[in-house]
Amino acid sequence: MTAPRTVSRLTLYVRLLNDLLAEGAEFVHSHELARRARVTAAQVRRDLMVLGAPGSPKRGYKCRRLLDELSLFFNHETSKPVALFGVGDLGRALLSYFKMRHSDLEIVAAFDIDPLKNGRVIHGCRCYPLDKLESIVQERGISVAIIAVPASAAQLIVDRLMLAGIKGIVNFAPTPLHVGPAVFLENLDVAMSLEKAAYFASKGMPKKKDTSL
Amino acid sequence: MTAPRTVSRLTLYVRLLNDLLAEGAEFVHSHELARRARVTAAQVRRDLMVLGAPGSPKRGYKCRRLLDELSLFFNHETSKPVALFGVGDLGRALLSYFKMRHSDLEIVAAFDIDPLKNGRVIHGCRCYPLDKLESIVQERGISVAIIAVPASAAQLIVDRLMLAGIKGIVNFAPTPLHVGPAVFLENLDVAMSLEKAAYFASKGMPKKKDTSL
DNA sequence: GGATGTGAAAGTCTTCACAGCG
DNA sequence: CGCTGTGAAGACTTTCACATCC
Repeated sequence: MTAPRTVSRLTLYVRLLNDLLAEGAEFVHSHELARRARVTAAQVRRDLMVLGAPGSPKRGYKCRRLLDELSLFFNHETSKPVALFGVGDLGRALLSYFKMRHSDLEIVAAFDIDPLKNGRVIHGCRCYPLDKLESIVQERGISVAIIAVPASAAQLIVDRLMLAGIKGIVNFAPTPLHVGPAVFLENLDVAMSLEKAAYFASKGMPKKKDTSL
Repeated sequence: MTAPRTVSRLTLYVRLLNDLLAEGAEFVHSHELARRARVTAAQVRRDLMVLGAPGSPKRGYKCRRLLDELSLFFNHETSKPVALFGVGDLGRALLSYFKMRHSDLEIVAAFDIDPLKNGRVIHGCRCYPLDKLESIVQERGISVAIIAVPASAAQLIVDRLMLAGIKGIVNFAPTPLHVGPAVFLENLDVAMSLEKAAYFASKGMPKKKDTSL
């Protein structure tokens, strides 16, 4: 099983490698990738080990080949439908962001409690009332959801999502969610991050300069 | 130096303890706090060690006392001005979110390249053009900034912020930022989190059910 | 010579387990 | 007894360092 941190960085390498290709680079050394990703070269080489893609001491890694291996690793090609819950400012920001990105991930349905949003199409994505949750998750084969509703509404939605068989959740609500053991949960708590930044801004840095990623 | 993960959880305990007080609880056991935070009781006790607040085997920890120690730890009381860069959907979401929250952190200035936003007040926060960056950061004594601009604009702003003496940055732009060694950087990369969730949703979970936080 | 690939070491973070107290 | 406080162990993660190859 590949380590979570490594998986995160691999998604970053995908972006950087696409940049490199666009710049016309055919090969890249671990040092160059490391410079762009703001990590060490050793880290890059360790991460790339899971791909099994060869690199030559002379030329480095072939960008195209790495991207192919990464496509396999992430099972790109098959697009993954995502559901969004909460179409406030944050929800709209996410819709427009993923609209732009060409990616295997696509937000195919948005849900909001506000009846005024029912049926509207925002950034190309249709809004549904919450009672359509189960039917749409099932029909569209959705296994990943984004929670962008107020904290008070989050757990109820998550409970329904779990019954509907969801497998991964990205949570923006500032509240700890309870999920079953087979569900992957990623919390993006803005208040927590800001407080942390403020704390280390006033006290000194935590040893090494790294964070999150 | 307190560990980053511990600092994150301590901010969470602040919220949970306020909930508990609001519910009329005077004392709380590590197990109850752990249940609400979705961590283990041992983790809670280990985290609380940095506060030096006593807990009694009989009653647990006194909520009021813990909050007082946490206030000291985070240097609450003194409010910390924060600058926001980028007033798109995401920026507006952040403004309305921090407007609501009663917190020591307050977004006191927003910056956007769009001249139409110049001078407007959004969710109680005034928008400025980017060329006011240095003067306002200095005048308001801002040491923490939020980057919510497109990836292409992020590094330039960060470079100027570092010259202006910024100490902490929360970055939403999907690009690795280069910061000096004395600057704390927290990356909240939505695309990365979603890709990670999708990956672990299709393969199985990474050993333990935890993530982020 | 300089880069890759990788055991082994060094950190960092979480959990265990148990002494000690109320 | 069950809970707190904490050394020690265990689990991740990153870095070191070096054999190996072009």
